[in-house]
Amino acid sequence: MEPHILVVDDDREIRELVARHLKKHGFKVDVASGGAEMKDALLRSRFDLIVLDRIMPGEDGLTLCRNLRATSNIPVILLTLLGSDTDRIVGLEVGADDYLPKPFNPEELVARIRAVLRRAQSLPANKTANIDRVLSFADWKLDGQARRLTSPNGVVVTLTDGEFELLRALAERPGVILSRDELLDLTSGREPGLFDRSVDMQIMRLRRKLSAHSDASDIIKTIRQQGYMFTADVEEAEH
Amino acid sequence: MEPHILVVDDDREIRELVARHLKKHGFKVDVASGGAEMKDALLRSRFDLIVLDRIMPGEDGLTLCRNLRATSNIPVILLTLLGSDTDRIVGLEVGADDYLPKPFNPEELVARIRAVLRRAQSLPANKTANIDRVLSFADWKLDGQARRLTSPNGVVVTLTDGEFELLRALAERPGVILSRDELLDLTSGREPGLFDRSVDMQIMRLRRKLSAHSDASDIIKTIRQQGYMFTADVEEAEH
DNA sequence: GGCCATTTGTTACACGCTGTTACAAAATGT
DNA sequence: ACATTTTGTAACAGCGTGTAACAAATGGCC
Repeated sequence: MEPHILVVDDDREIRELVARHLKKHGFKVDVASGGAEMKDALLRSRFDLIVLDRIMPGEDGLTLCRNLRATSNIPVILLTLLGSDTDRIVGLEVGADDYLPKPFNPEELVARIRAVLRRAQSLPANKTANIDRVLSFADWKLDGQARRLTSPNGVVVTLTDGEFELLRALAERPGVILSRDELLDLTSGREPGLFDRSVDMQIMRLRRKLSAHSDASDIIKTIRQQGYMFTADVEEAEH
Repeated sequence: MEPHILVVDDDREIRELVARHLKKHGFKVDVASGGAEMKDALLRSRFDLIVLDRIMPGEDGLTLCRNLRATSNIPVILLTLLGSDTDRIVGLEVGADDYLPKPFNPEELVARIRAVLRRAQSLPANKTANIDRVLSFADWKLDGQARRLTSPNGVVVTLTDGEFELLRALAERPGVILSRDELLDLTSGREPGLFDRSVDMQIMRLRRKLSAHSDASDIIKTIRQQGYMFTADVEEAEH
């Protein structure tokens, strides 16, 4: 599957230019104009890499990069306006995987993206998602490494792979309304068919298994016309 | 332990300068003047990173880098004399983890080394390093040197070569989903046939032997449409 | 080389997971 | 209340995976 890349830059022209160029080279590209849009995009899709402008009004690229590193290991390439040595050093120290001084050769950006992706592929954790962890909600426990769901009274509920991916996608984003298309992308990466009800189907099967072991079938809420939402509070837990 | 770095450059002055500077920053440093010395050093020590001059008489830095990539995944930083775009691109495409145009600020070299090392730490162990390790998981022990598997209650389980290679490939990458093609490549290096089920077969035989001596048959999980994943926690152990 | 034992890959089939289709139930607008 | 749209649910079909039986490859051993 083609790598999915998020381009974050306040300059609309650069954004579009970079996006077009990357698409031409076979990447799937989304854009964001700043920190807020970036965070939203991260909630709704899984990205393989982020191209981040170092200097932006409001939240700075460096700050965004540092925050990113706290919760995930998505590779980041920084675009820095100045080519000064100190600037580069700060960029790397803040956790960026690479940087590129503006103005840059678009071909080199592609080469660097490829290089970073090649390395990132062998990373232990999930490519884009956060490091595998154990999530707990309403006395349930979902173990990301063992791919196991444990009910409030300690029973291990066997989930199929599809059900597991769906539950994880939801539980990692409590309080966020996710459309069926977004859920499909997050769970399988598949493009939706015209009358695709597969997500509904999996939601139903998941709810059935959840409500069989506790009476909290409304953990996953249906928002009509929009999608589904995970309503329970989620915490990271220990094994 | 301090990172061990190999500096390869034909210019004695640069070599010593860089070596001194890196030592001052707490690295353990060896030097080599060319391809021959580099290969010798690699046989005798384990390095965490190699700083490689792109242009050298005799074997070129690029060639050395490509050869390195064939047998190990030690991180490489290329020093290029020219700052031309094409030169940089070639460097990255050949498998270098980063490059630095000469003349460079020694502080920036240190920053880049730190950045590359930080990433490399989360990588699965170097190909050169995993030869003689003993891995332990769920009270099992897998001796990489003796190629022997010991069950939780001390029984030595005889594995065929294929089973051993497969189990090692998995156990070295806990929590990582490995596709059948990747597993085939890791274990035998063979190209997959069109309807190749050989990995499935080996997985089954491996599971059978594992579950015959403990009831943890789900150590190797199937992820439908994607491959297999080793779910147990793995630690390096002594014999 | 030929013969045996062992390992490894192929084929065939059963089973379970997943998406599709069809229809019922619920929600929404008039 | 009615029509329309959206979601829940059941039944079914397609397909990927587990498993067994068999064939091919490999490696001693004489």
